Amino acid sequence: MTVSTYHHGDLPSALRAATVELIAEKGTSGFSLRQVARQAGVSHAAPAHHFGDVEGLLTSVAAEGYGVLADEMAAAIVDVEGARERLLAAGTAYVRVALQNPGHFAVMLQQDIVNRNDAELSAQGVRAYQILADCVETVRQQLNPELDVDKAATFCWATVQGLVTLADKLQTVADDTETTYTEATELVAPIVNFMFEGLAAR
Amino acid sequence: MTVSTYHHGDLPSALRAATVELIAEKGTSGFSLRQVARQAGVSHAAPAHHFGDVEGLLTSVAAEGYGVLADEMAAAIVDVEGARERLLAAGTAYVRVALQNPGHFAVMLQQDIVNRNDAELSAQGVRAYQILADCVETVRQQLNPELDVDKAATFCWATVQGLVTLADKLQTVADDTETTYTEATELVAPIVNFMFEGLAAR
DNA sequence: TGTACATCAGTGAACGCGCGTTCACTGATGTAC
DNA sequence: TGTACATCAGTGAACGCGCGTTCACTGATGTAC
Repeated sequence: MTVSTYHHGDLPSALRAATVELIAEKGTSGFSLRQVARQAGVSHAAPAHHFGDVEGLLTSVAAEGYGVLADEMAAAIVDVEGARERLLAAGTAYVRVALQNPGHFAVMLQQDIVNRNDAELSAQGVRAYQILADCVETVRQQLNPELDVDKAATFCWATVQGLVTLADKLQTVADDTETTYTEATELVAPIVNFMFEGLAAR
Repeated sequence: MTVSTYHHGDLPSALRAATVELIAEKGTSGFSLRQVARQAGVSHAAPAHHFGDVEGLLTSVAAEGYGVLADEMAAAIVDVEGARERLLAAGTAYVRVALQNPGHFAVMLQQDIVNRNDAELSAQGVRAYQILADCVETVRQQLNPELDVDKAATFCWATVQGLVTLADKLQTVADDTETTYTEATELVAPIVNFMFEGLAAR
């Protein structure tokens, strides 16, 4: 049996992988369909068959990123019952996933390069948000019945997302990924703790 | 006296203004020196005389943004003495400046398009950070002597910055700038309040 | 006060390049009979 | 089981376009004398 390479097998996935690799390396600025095709080892016209244009590809990458984020956060809080512990687990997972998937997050955060109205993208984003909101609901039940869950969840989302953005900035100084990862990771616990206390105060 | 237009007068400022206008409108993706030159009404080779390349121009825009941010935050907390009030004033100013200067903030947040080592950029960034840290120090003095000011300031920065990022996302749904502005503004007070309680808890 | 000259800011034509898109094609796969 | 055919995935040449950069230039300004 000869291995055929004419048909790729799963080119969409390969293109998403090439995309996050390129973007993690060089940022979103100079990104192009031709580059990603080269990276994936296919002709430059191939990506159009699956994603239409660059916005389609990046939207798919963003949706994938939110999906991974939701999965990892869900896995992190399963079987965790204390309000503080649930929030810490979810927050830590958020930051970890972001630091481990810089290509995905660069696309997720830059809103002008994706189709914001894409159904899959919205669905995965909402799924991730719901997990955080679920942790906040635990805080309301266990500690602070008067908590406005919507506002509190937005607060939590803002805090962890802001921490990720700042972690990128810290990288400027550190210039060593390992160090940055450690530094940001060390910041997560105290910062999520501030966050938790903010929600628990009544 | 004839008004000469050959020499612009202050082309660097005009180019920065054209830059934030273009980026607020279309995002950073397709931005080019030729576009900004057209917007400013000069020939396409003129910007190079002042900024060298696109990175130089955007770095200057980012530094200007941090400068405005620092100025506005400083103005907002002058003569305010209570810890809670100072934090609220600074946080509100941060979000207001960000929403009023979307072009500047888009550049400030996308780290891969500016020269991170630029002296002016670093200086203005540090200046803005210091003001927030100063508010946190007030909290430490008035309410919680054991507060780790560095970590707490990072927490605050992350929270307000995250809120700005999320405000952009809310805009997706609203699609009406005025509404978004109001919504995000209404969120600031409760969220800064959570933040404050987090710092005050001991 | 006037003249000469150096310096600086902005012009516009020219260049080569990588881009997205189009299109006729070819190779592989799946289905009907 | 074998054959014919439709469908789909990927190719590679060609196109026009906007880009950054270069370069000789021109117009305005400032300074020396």
